[in-house]
Amino acid sequence: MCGRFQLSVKGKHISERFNVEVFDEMYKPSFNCAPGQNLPVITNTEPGKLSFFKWGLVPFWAKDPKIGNKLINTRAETILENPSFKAAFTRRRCLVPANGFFEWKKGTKKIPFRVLLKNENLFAMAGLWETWKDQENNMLHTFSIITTQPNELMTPIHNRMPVILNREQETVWLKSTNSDELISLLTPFQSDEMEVYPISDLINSPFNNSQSVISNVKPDTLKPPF
DNA sequence: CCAGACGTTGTT
DNA sequence: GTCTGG
DNA sequence: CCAGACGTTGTT
DNA sequence: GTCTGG
Repeated sequence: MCGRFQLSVKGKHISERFNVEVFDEMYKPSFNCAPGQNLPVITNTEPGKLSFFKWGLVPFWAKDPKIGNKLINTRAETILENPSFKAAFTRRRCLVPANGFFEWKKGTKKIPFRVLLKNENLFAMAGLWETWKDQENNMLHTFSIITTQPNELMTPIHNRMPVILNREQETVWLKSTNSDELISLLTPFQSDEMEVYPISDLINSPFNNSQSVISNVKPDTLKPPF
């Protein structure tokens, strides 16, 4: 799955890479982006700017916004069958910019890993967004990250991974209205363009947010199967 | 027809 | 809102 | 995802 | 164990 990620670059880089307007008073780099936080996304309806939405999708018909705590991810395989996601898939898609994401490998001890592109570039995860209104009509904007099967690199660590789009796919994801074409984007990213390394437990607490949370704890064991 | 659910992950 | 179950 | 809380009553 | 908050 994807329950934590990293977006620790300067606003200028996001602006250049995704061709969006970034307001520096809104954007703060983070080594530890966690569910429940307001985080930057690029929406299909306003693709020229960064929007700040809360991670954890609240469907517009929900009675209780707490459901968002559970909907931080959306399974690609069932996205069209799910009442919670169908409408958003059709009309409200977004990109979630990141320069790393984190997964925990289960074992006798739970070990966190950082996953990134080999070239250390920014990338975009595929997401859905929603607008929910409370009784006073106050709006709440939320999003969810789409997950798919793991690629070869991820398989030793976890049974899911976020959908990462390449540059051409990013445009399609925001602009297409063809369901088949959109669905065809939701596949595992190329393993040979990615890398992974183990990090310390510092990542576990969402309150830790410094460079140290992404420090490699075992420099000699960069390659799977560890 | 109405009522009630609507999710992912991992683990057992 | 939309689907499933009764 | 992980961390941390998880309750009621009445009184201050 | 299960839910909420970050």
